[in-house]
Amino acid sequence: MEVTTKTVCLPQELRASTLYVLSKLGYGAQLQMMDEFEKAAAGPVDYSVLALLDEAVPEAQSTIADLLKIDRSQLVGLLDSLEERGLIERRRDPKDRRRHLVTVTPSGKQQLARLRKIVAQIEDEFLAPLDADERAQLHELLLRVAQNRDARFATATADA
Amino acid sequence: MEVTTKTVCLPQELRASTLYVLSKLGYGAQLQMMDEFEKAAAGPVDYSVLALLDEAVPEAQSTIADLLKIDRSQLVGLLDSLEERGLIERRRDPKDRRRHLVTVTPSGKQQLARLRKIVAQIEDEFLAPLDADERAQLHELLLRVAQNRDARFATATADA
DNA sequence: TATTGTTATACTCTATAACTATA
DNA sequence: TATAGTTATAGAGTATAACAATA
Repeated sequence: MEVTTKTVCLPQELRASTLYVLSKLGYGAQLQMMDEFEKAAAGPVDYSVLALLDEAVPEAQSTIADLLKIDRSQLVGLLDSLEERGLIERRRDPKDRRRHLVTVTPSGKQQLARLRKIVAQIEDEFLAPLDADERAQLHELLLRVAQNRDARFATATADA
Repeated sequence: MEVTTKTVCLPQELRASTLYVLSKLGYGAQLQMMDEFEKAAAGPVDYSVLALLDEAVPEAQSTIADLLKIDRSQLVGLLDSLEERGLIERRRDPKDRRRHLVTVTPSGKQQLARLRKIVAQIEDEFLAPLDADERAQLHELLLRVAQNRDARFATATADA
């Protein structure tokens, strides 16, 4: 057997590309979250759906879909799962009987608290090499880039 | 029609999560690169494979697969495509006839130059809201996180 | 006619495992 | 027996389009 200590790392060109590092890192973060969610018997979007419903008035499914960029037809099954586990409720909007208004249940709020802890722990491990200041810096930079690309990340302007 | 100016942005909780912003942003970066590559009639991994081969001595397919975290069986088709377009060459390693050594062709180097321009332009648009200092900061922070998670991002230590 | 939620279909990825030729 | 590359198969995931109820 030949000892091949050759190329053990990525080419300089890729390491030097912010876009490349960002995309790989983001994908890694996604995978790790999905993995931990699965271990906790939670669906891949449970956290974001519950977090959304926790902050807002009852939402129509189409609103949730648009906000989280999930296809409407796909969201149906995801909400079915959440509903079967008693974490959300669907009821018809009396003002427009085509709509289903979705709300979190008390049980859903408990689950959200659990998922928050999981996400916080992953994030802490993920950002381990950075101190508090650096984490804040990173977050600020990422958020500015995100806001520039996607209006959904815009800081809420007190409206109405 | 009712004017529903309600929730137009993501919940504060998700915007406040570095992990969430990073994962969405990284996925967005990935999609945009794939999209532009497709427009340029290039495969999704053409850039990374060519960049890798450009910096290194002829590589075995298994090395490429490990380095880019692509499954070996999946890499076959991707290399087939690159080879059919005359961008890379495969030849058997005389020292171990099981192996295929892969190299870039002159035509492949030209294509790499084209793809570099595309990636650079996407990156520039992507990081538009940041000035040069901030871009450098972001890159450094991301790279440190990446290096902590994945040895492939380690800075090359002059070896042999 | 347009829209909400839903279902069904087809298509693409991906992951796994089997196969060959070499070692 | 183990490994490099290849091929084949199955399962998951995704995108698209059709559908029923309501506006």
